[in-house]
Amino acid sequence: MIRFSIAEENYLKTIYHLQNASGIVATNDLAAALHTAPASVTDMLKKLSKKGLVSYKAYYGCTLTEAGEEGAVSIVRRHRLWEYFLSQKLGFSWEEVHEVAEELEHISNEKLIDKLDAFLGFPRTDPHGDPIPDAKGKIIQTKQVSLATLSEKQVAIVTQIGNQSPEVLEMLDEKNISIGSRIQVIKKYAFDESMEVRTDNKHQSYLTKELSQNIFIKN
Amino acid sequence: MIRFSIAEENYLKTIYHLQNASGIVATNDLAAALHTAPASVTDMLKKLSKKGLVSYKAYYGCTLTEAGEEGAVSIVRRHRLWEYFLSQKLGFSWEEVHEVAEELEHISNEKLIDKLDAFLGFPRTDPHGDPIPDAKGKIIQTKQVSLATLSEKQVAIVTQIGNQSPEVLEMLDEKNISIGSRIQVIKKYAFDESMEVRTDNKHQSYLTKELSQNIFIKN
DNA sequence: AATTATTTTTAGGTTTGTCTAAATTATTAT
DNA sequence: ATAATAATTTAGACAAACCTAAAAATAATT
Repeated sequence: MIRFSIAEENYLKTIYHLQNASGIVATNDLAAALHTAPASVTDMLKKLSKKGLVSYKAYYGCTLTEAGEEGAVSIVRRHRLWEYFLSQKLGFSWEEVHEVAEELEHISNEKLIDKLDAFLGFPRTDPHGDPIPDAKGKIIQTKQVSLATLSEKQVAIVTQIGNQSPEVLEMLDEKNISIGSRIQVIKKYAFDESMEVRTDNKHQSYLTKELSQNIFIKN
Repeated sequence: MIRFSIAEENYLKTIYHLQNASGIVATNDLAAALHTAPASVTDMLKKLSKKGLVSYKAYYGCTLTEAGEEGAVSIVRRHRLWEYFLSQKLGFSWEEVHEVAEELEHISNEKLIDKLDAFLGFPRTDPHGDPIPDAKGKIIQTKQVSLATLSEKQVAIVTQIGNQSPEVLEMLDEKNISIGSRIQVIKKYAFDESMEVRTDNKHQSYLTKELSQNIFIKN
């Protein structure tokens, strides 16, 4: 196992996410995501490129190499396992777990992570429903069906949240919706595709199309 | 709460331990403990001194100020809580916990540590028997009586290990001695103050004076 | 196609924490 | 008390990771 600096890990992880969302990663986008100056990103990309972790062409953008992706996946694994731990064992709310896991994810002791995995019972998803890569780096991503696709009367279980911004998480908390929640569509409005839904405890809420599209489900 | 860099935390923690062992801390001793050049230590001491964390006089040595000690205790608290977690929850052996805890201790999120403390049931000592400071920084140190002071037939419970070098821990493992072990002195040799002891499971071992002086007990 | 605007890179600088080599101060031994 | 030795500090440098401002390349607009 190669060891990375914290800065390198943050680059790898962020490139990984941006790349999964939209292919080749632009310097400016990376800079924005990392809250650093674009010039700093260029510096680091050259360095990561020399180490064989990203393939980088000036003025074009970058993508992860095999080695880079392997590193990134291992960081994602750590992050999501710690999120699960914080949520299930320490009782953190799902808005809080991300920030703390951002720190914990940089502890790279492999034995620690594998033992943590076992202690948690080899969970397959984190508190937001995102899949946790296994020790070999394999990720089982279930196909995403959004709540917005359901029609009236249909029932489903929430499995994942798309946009995990604090704003979205706060709203879902308010509406009593979390991973594992059972949701039934009560009424769907053709005009703006908004909907009225009922959760487990007879709690009823109104969801805009934007929100329901961010809630992924299984039947 | 003031936030420290990892380097600063390592200095504070190390000064704390050296100071507790032998008063004023010499630059060279600190350098040896931190595996850095003495010149680097001088630089850092000036910096910590300017921040009001250590009181430092050139060519003389340093000690922690109140603020410095407060910081150090909080790091020790984190370290020992993680050691307890690693040992009790993840099943690490007591030789292994220290190294991993060295990394985890630098995550300074206070809520994390307090929730971890609660999750673990507010343990009072780590796996080596060292006291865990509480959330307010209070440390309850029980007075240390070593196994070497016992005479034949006497029985005691192991509460703490003095020198926690891997060599000592390995020997204790071999002899089936850990925190909480019940030990009876079978024979004590006046010549070199070595002794024959029996542990819980009728396991019998021979301890040199050096070793028995490192094993602290309560009756 | 030429100009303007945007994105990205280069150039030069800063901070943190480290280093080595040389100079200085303190301690020990003669 | 003085010389030799050991401990410590100063001076000057270096790498990592960041920054700003200016230059260069690419993309968008007229």
